[in-house]
Amino acid sequence: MRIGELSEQAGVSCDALRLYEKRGLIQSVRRRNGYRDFDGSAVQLVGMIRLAQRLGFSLSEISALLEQMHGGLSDVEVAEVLGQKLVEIDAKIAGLQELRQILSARIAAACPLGL
Amino acid sequence: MRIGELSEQAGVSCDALRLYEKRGLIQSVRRRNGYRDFDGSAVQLVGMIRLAQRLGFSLSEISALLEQMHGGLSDVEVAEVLGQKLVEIDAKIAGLQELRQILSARIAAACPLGL
DNA sequence: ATTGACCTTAGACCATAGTCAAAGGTCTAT
DNA sequence: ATAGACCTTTGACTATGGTCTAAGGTCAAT
Repeated sequence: MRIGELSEQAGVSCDALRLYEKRGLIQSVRRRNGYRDFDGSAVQLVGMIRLAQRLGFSLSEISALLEQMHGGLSDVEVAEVLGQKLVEIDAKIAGLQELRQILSARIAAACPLGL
Repeated sequence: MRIGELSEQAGVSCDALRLYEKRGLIQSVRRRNGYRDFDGSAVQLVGMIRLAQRLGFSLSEISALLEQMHGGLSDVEVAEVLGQKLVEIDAKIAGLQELRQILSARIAAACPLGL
């Protein structure tokens, strides 16, 4: 599919998609006229990129993760890389729960900011 | 305390602290010589700012939250504002858990990226 | 063959969250 | 009174993750 169709289906601007490609997060082949041609699976891939991004992962982090997965790693190695990401995610969840604790404790207190 | 001491105790650069003050996240009074003078409680406040920041809240979001809390709101209103933040945090936690699910499912699968 | 939708590139521009450097004032100790 | 540490401001610069514009090529339909 052309970039406009991917843009519409993934809910991401063409400019953003070109940026993702430049950063190596997604790939396309070129038609004879120079137009990008994306695989149907790109829709899901872009969706995953957006999810990770919303959750605080930078394009570089996402790119590194995808590259490692593409780079001919064995299943075991890929599992390790992903496992590392899981640890990071768990740390983030723990941090948010900590912040949640702090805020919810301050809701209970008389002086919310504690100042 | 002067900015250098706060910087050291909070583990944040002086430049960053001046930026936080400019954005209204922290306050100081000025000494006769023009130096900023921070309250001891600023250390904890800056710590809280950094925690929230690491977890994906922008300075504007944090600033808005703090301003609302400072703005003479009743305890009930402050509790509402904070409750709203808790909802956002819970959404973030849920998102991370979703991403965690996706990745951990792909670890189990033969082709991790599903491409 | 020309209109309109779609694509290409490059480069300017924006906000965020800083860092760094210049030029200068202040305070303390010798 | 002068060195050194500390403070002030302003403005330039960085990276990230885009958006927007300009100038131009492509394609399908009329």
